[in-house]
Amino acid sequence: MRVTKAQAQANRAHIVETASALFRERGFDGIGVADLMAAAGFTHGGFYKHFGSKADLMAEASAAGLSKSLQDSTGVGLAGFFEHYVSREHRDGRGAGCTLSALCADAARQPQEVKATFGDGIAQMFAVLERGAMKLGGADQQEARARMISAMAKAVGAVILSRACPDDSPLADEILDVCRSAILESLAPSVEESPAVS
Amino acid sequence: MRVTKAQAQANRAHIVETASALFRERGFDGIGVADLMAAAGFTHGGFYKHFGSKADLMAEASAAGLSKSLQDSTGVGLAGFFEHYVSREHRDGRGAGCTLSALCADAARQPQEVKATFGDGIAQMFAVLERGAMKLGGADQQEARARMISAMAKAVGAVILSRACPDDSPLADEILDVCRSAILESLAPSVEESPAVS
DNA sequence: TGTACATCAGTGAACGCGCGTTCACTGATGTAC
DNA sequence: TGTACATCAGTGAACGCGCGTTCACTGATGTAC
Repeated sequence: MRVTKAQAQANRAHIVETASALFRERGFDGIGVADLMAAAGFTHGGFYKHFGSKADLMAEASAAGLSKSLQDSTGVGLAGFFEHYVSREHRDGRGAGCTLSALCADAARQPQEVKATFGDGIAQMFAVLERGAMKLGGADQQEARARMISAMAKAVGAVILSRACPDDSPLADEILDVCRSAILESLAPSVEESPAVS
Repeated sequence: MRVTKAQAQANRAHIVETASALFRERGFDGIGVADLMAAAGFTHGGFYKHFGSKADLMAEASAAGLSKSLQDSTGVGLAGFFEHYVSREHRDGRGAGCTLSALCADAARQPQEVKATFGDGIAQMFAVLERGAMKLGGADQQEARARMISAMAKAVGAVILSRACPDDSPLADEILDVCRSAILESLAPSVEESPAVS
């Protein structure tokens, strides 16, 4: 049952992609190698033809997920990005959502290799946001960076706190609404923050 | 080897307390019943004399941890609370730290019973902060609540993101420093936020 | 281009281990008289 | 108060299960001539 080199490569990529989504949905410990391979359409035996261990796949799937999250964040503008990030859809759609909010708490307990991947992902995310903030004008780079780190922390915190609340909890929605408003307001400080014109 | 009723009750409380800290340090799946009981000074067999299942202990230890985090948050003032919350000590001391930042991401994947416990803990935390914010004066209750939800989300997000970075990563410290400054500034808006007096 | 052989992606049974849980047992505590 | 018995917190061996990992095998692909 050997398979074309190209096919094998495609299969491998498909396993990584499937794992990335399933890890986001259920956590690193929430899905096993056998279930993972089954979800990708294979049996578990072939796993070690592609990866040295489950931990290796965890690192690779994290990197792929973080990279994808980065791509999703470009081209929609800062407001659009945060509007979606701090939304019910994102909170309820972990598999399709941001790897940071889904797995960074898990990452904290993983080996340094995985943590390094997350550190890089966070750094790149900040860099992209920083660039977006500079386009809004008015602030120097250091302030833009600080604003974006601050906004991203609030966004991640809001999504994680909201997810910890029971389903259909009003509090879960309140957290998202309050934080989304606060972040969007902070993106247009010159318009919103001034005490008053009159 | 029977034990006094009072002793048994004390032992049970000690197990809950030990579990609370160990769950915070290693996550719900990161520590087993046998290790848990050993850490508390017992053998694993007696576990089910106190608890129906590991899941039951998870719920009880979460409630105890959230309650303790609440107590720690009172009496130090808002600035003191956030200053410690978004600190290196808190980031690096998960066992002694806040249950929310340590376990709320895990809680999201737990049964509704555990999520309900976390929802209540979050609600109570907001209520305590809201009361603290009202004492600062100047804002109506709704705005005070919104400010505190926003600040708490940022604090939790900062700690979790910082923990996901590799040890000794400059980025991990930068996240904490930036978010701590932003939160503390937001606590004294009338002083800091006005464009200028001159 | 054909042919013979080596390679190796994928299969499915099996292994060892750690986990949550159960159970027979112990002996000090609690209780009934 | 003292005595006899029941209770039950704690012990440690054992169970079953799921997990990550290994391995012999298959057969289509890749390669050498």
